[in-house]
Amino acid sequence: MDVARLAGVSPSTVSRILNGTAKVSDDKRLAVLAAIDKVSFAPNQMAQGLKKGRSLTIGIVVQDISSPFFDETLRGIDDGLKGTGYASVIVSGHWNAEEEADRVRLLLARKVDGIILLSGRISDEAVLGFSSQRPIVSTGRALHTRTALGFKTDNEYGAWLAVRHLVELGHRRIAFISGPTNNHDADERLAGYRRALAESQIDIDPALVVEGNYHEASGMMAMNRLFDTHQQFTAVFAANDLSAYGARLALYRKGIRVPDDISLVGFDDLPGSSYTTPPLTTVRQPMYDMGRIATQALLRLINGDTVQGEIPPVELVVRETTRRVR
Amino acid sequence: MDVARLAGVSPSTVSRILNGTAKVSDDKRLAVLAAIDKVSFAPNQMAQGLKKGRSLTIGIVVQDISSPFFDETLRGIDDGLKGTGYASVIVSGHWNAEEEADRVRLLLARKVDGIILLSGRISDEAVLGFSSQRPIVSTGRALHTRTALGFKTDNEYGAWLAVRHLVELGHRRIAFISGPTNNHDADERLAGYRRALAESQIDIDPALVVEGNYHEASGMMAMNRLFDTHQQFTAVFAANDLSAYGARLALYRKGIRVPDDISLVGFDDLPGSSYTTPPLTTVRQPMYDMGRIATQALLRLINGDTVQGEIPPVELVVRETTRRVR
DNA sequence: CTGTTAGCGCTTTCAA
DNA sequence: TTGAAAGCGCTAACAG
Repeated sequence: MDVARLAGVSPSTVSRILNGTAKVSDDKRLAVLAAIDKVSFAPNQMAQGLKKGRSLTIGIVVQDISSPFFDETLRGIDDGLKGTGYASVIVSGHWNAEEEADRVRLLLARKVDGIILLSGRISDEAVLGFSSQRPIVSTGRALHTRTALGFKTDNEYGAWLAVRHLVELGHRRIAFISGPTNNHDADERLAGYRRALAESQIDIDPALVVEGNYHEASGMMAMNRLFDTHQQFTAVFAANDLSAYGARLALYRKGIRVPDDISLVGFDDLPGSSYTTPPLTTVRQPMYDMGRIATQALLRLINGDTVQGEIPPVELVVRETTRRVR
Repeated sequence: MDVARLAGVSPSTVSRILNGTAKVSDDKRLAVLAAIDKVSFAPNQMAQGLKKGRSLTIGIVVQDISSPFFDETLRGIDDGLKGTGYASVIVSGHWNAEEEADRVRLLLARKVDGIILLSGRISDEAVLGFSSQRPIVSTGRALHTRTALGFKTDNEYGAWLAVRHLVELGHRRIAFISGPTNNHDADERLAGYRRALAESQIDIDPALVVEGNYHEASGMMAMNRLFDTHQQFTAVFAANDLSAYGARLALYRKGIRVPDDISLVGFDDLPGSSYTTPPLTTVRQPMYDMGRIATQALLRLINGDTVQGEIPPVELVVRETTRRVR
């Protein structure tokens, strides 16, 4: 080590000072510190990692690097990592199980100390399998082993909240723009929609539920399909905010006022949803908190500590796209 | 190496097969491949990195992990990295030069092979300094050395485009919601606004330019300040889309129609801007392309190849928030 | 074509 | 309190 020579000590001594591993006499400490400063030395993390068996890096798997849906969660993770010395490498599974599994293997090869999986598409079994190599915490699943932990938001309840809100405002013809089929969350939101209607003795009209894929364009098209088939309705519940944005635009194009003519509610409460025109009534998922909590949990798993998976519940945020039916 | 024993060969042979470094007899190759498969072996990247002196990792410095402003660029980077074997560590400077410099040092200690700096706050000198350790490409600066490259979007021209568009629609009282003071890009956009007005012989009314900070809330407040001071205007140009969103909401609250009563134009063309109500006229920055191009350039710098820093120009995207003044 | 050897930069016994 | 030596997992030079 360069610094060691410069300070006239052995590499071990430098290491001891860097890590506070053992007592070192003050004169040597000073000399070493001076040398470190002089060369502006920073230990090679790869070498450290190789030796210590930990990389001080965690892996994060998202599905789309450029989606507002993941932004808040990433911020939560970032904050959760603050001051821990950990950094994160972020990879994307692109909503595809195969690719996602590949990414996880890639992270494992990079010797990340743990993995956070956001909206993963791989099976629980796959997660459990990977978790034998490194601890994993994942959103959207119910898991709880010594090395794998899941956090689940209650989609069914959230959807129920949204629809009940509309029902309470007097709406009875409520359209639903769903998420993609074969998506677990989407199924649950549909179930919540159904239950809320059933509880209010409102018949479910299949013609009123139209499929989307969580993107803006699909919300717009879904809305247009509703119009094209001449459906009657006074409110629409979109399975997520993005498709609500699309629906909103379709409404605007038709000259239909929100909320005066039609009420609209979304799901997620993306950062942008307080600044739509008008601000969107939606179901809030605590994404930031999830990121933070997941991170803290992962760090505990990495240390072999016990954890528990509790996150704040979803809640209805009433803004300005819903009103009493007249 | 475990695999080596299992296949009855030396570690070097395994390495050679993994890296294609030399000819290996077919029988041994098969045996090794089988062994690799059996143990599902993946080389330890930290060890590889330590040995080879490259980590196959690049560092990305953004200013805010959860801003739509960086999302598209990150996607461009992600795509640019696709198939290269590189992964990226993303850190945030939080719009703060000190913190940003710290992050860069952290990345350097992690032995990233290169760094992409987005909207950095540190000085060009600092960038140049760091670039002696690892190549750096940065947005928002004009740099061109063997290890540092800058890409600059023409903010002045973009702003000029926006304002000229409004002028051509007959607007003469055009308010400007600026970016934060002491921000280079923001200054340039202000300059473009001024030049466009000056070229059209329109006097610049200082009361019509009000300061924002690029966030939605500031756009809203700026708008309100304009109203509170009873300014007369028929159009407003916001220095970025986010503040345009805020301005839009302020307008909505006052019951002022866009674009019928007031025209609005933004800057950036965030993904969400095609789905605002109505869709926002704005100046498009080619963020995705910048990410992609920056990545390709960085990879070349890492290889010691020569590069050139060319990105597509900004362009006006006319959507539905502007109309001819009546 | 293949094995042996050395070493990347660090930490951690083990002695002294 | 400190240094010498070994080794983390891999690759590259050197023999053979």
